[in-house]
Amino acid sequence: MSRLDTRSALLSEAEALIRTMGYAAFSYADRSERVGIRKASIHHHFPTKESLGTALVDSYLERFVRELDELAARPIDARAKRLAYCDFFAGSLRDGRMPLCGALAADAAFLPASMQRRVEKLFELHLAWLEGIIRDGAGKHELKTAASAQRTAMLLLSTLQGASIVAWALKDHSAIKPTFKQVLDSVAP
Amino acid sequence: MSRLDTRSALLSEAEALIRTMGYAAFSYADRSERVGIRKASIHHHFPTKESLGTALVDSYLERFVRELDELAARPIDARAKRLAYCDFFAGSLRDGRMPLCGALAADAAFLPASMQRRVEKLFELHLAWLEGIIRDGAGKHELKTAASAQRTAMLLLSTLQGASIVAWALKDHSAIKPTFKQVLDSVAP
DNA sequence: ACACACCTACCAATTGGTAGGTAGATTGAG
DNA sequence: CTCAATCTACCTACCAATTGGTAGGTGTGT
Repeated sequence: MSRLDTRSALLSEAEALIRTMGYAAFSYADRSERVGIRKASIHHHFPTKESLGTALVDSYLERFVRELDELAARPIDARAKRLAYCDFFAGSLRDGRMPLCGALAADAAFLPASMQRRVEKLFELHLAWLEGIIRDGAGKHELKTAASAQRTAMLLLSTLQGASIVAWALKDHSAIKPTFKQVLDSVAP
Repeated sequence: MSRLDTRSALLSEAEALIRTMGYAAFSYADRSERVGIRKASIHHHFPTKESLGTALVDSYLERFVRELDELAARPIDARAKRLAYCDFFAGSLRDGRMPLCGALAADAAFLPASMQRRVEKLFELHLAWLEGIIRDGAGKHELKTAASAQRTAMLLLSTLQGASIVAWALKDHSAIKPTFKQVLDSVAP
């Protein structure tokens, strides 16, 4: 297999493992088996576990930035944009996966420093995007909030993040969209 | 040391480990060192790791039920009760701990079935309490919600849970209380 | 005498990681 | 074009450390 194929297969298997079983289950043995490669060969692509972890978050970050940019550019109003954003969370749960940031955040203290920084970045990206959408929507009079765009972004992110976790633990993701719609309508209609 | 002393020391150390480092870091070696007992002696009190885990959640559940009952019985209005409830989360973060349910929920798929069930119970307890407070408050005209008490309870729990996780990952817990106040005022004033 | 709390000394399995080798593709000099 | 040199992707066979757990003993209080 070509270098890039194996590399990205390793990354996507690692991501799947982290998002279904948590960072703890993210072990070399599990991955090698799924990718069809010997455990030791993983080191050919990623010298250490940490390097695989950071590469994983980096590639996720890059992908996610692109998706958020595309979403922000779409010719729909602020409410529709936020509902589409909500679908990132609802969709991944539907596929049996935690949102990556949530899966990593819980084990944050356990992660190497290089990964902790990236997890922070991931959250800051979410917050900045939401804040931008809210500010923009308020400018166009598509919505109005009592609190600042910053605070409201924090609230929306928290609710989605929490709804994902509760849904994950209760193995019932039917509540996540109504919950988000409710907070959206109440807080930033 | 008496049986009960050692037992509860083991439980509280285990709880501290889970809530600071996640379930992954919850190992026999760490605990024995902190409690001042040899690793093997832990098995005298808890035959398996799973039995320690379930005992831990059980004791937490029991304690938490009592605290919530006391809080519900206090002669304050629904808003004050919910703010006090919020302090469970804010307070534990201030002490450098995740809420137990959040710490366990992320690794839920990785946990033994007996623990998964208890984590579900923990969330259901939260939801039932909040729902009761909201229903009661609505009956006394202390608050009014657009959505059902059940939905609103889900929303409040999600927001708190998520705010805890975001705060934990960003190592900044200053936002959790304003976030909760904001959602409270908007959704169930 | 006996139960209790705890000990030392093990165990197999698994963790992330290393050393060194091999088969096949790519390259470059004659 | 040829043939050796090098690079590539992967392999087997290890390693020390750590995991949860067991067997059997020791001292102390009742």
